[in-house]
Amino acid sequence: MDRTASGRASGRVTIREVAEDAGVSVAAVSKVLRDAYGVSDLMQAKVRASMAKLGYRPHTAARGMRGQTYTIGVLLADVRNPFFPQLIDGIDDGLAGTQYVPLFGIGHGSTTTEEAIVHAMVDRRMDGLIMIGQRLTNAEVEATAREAAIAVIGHHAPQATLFDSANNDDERGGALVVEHLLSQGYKRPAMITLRRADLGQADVSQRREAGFIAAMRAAGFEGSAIRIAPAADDIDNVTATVRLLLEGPNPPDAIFGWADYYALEVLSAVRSLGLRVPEDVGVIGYDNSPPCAYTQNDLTSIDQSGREIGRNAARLLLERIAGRTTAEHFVVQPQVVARRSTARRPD
Amino acid sequence: MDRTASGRASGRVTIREVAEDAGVSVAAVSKVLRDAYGVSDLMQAKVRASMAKLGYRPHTAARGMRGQTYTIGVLLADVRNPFFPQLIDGIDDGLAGTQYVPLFGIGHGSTTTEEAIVHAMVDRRMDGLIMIGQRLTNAEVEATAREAAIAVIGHHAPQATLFDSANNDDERGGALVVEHLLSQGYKRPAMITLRRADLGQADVSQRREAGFIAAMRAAGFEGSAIRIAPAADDIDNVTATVRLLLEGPNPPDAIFGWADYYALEVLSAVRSLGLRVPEDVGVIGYDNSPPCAYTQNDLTSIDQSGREIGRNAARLLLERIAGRTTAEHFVVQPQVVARRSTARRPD
DNA sequence: TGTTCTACGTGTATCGTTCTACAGATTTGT
DNA sequence: ACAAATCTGTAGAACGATACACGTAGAACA
Repeated sequence: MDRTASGRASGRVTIREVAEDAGVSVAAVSKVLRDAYGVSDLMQAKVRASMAKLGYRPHTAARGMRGQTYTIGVLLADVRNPFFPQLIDGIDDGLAGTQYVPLFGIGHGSTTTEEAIVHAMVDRRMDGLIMIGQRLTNAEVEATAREAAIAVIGHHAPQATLFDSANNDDERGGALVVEHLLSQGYKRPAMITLRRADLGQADVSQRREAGFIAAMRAAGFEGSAIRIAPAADDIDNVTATVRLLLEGPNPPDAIFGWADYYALEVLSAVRSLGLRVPEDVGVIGYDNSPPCAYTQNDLTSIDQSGREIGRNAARLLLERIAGRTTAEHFVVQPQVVARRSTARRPD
Repeated sequence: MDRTASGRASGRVTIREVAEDAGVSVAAVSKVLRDAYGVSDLMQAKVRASMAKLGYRPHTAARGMRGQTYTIGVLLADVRNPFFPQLIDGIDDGLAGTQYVPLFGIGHGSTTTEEAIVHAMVDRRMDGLIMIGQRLTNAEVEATAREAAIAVIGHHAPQATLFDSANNDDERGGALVVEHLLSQGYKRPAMITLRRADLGQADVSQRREAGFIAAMRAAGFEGSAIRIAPAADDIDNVTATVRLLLEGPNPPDAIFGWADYYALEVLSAVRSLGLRVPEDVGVIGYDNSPPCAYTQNDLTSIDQSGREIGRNAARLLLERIAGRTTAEHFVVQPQVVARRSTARRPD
């Protein structure tokens, strides 16, 4: 629209114009921008004044050509999981006060889509990636880690060296579930878990299963008395699985949905069968996401301090971008948040 | 790590190397990349083969220096609203088969954050922006529209010429609510609406209010019999507002939560007061988002075909990027989806 | 006084694309 | 058969930052 002072035809103010206005070199302005070494207070002030006056904002694509883009890519495995917002809040906390901006890609639970998003982020020269609940294997994550700094959330890789991770202790969480259910007087707990591409030990749901199984064993359960039912990642399948469990022989008297968004569907399925929660069947989730607190759900859950996890993932990523090359793996301890859905003994 | 054929030290394949490998000029490869004019089938094939062979992926930052970035920025006003995923699915539909990648920014309900995100997207040379439920004024959106193509969702601006929009007819939807409640035998409907920065006619909640009021008038209600209670955008405030309504004089026998995520909180609040839904109080939401279908919610809602809206927003944006300069405003008609939460007469 | 540091600034090649201008080859029209 | 038009492909200058390699001035030291 309008021409700039230097006569170019462009709506945008460039570093050159700032330099002209401040009466310094382009390189000097660049230094101020990056708080690089070798800038006097006087120059700092002059340049900042010119930037403010002209309304200068650096052109990120141009920065990306040689330096950083100050962009963090966040891969969100899916956008319907009510737990993720807490993590995002934490990431925002961790990035607050820095120049870094988080931009999100949404995976919709598909590995192909996740790969495409990761590529898109790398192609856009993002300085670092945070992956939340992704379905990529360790090898795939490591391949990407060679192109950008990476921190993963909801993926256990304690031995990984090329990237960092932030998690809660899912194995402990799975055990907490059993302990809580038994302490409430439930006799036959079952777990509904996620069936997805085999991620092995890295998989959050498998860690929870492991903890569940170990605690059941410790309590004296054995063999087929330890029931773990896999359900695909969609609501109809969860409902069908619950029905199968409850209408089959020797039905469970409590069901652990591996994550809240599963447990909320379990709740729905149980009630649609005309059974009462918590009297006939106890239901417990994992994540302690906001819907748990609604009166109509009143769902007992395991809190994993999502905000704390998000904050630490961001911190670790920034450290790695700053140059750390050794890996760090943050783990927080989960806690039971008891609500009515498992209150068999009136409280 | 490894050196490329042309001897540079970089892990990335560049357009230059593709050109060398295919035995054509750099410009030719660029043309293939953009399906630009003047490329023979033979060359097309040669170049594509080399790209595949070398695993070439264009460097988006570099593209952004002169041309497009093939990136669509999506501003998500908040990530907790269970309706938005439908819109996102629609956007994905609309972008499928194109080179465009959607990247999301999350506003957390703050105008300042939204502005920062929009700036970040423009600075990153994104080709177009889709804004979902944003709180920016028409003037602010128009200012941005001079720097990038824009389509808004959940923001009514039928007279805007600088940007496109996709919406459902919220005024009609507000009227549908009243018609449905009265037809179910409710006598004193009230609405809980969102109180936020004054966006005037553009605001979705205000359009729904307008429809609600008009339909109430048409049904013979007047003055203080038309109750609209504003609540701030957080759960405690919604609960307090519901309590005020139901424990005050002349309590309503049905409550319309302006959006599902409010209505779910209304449901929670009503039940926490020991009242039965739908017998004592009917509850109705807006959006027909997935949680409505859970047995424990069984929430009547107004469906606004979110996927369709998202798809059209993407379509309009792509058209605008391709050069259209006149505005288009897509509107779809809403529909009642009746569930138990308003089933006063047994069905 | 001369030498060596250190702090501060500058000049400019460079990143990987796109795009304009144009040249050569081929086809079309008469 | 010759000019005009069309089609393919090329060369090389941008785009707006960063970062390297320097230059310079003043301070510190002997």
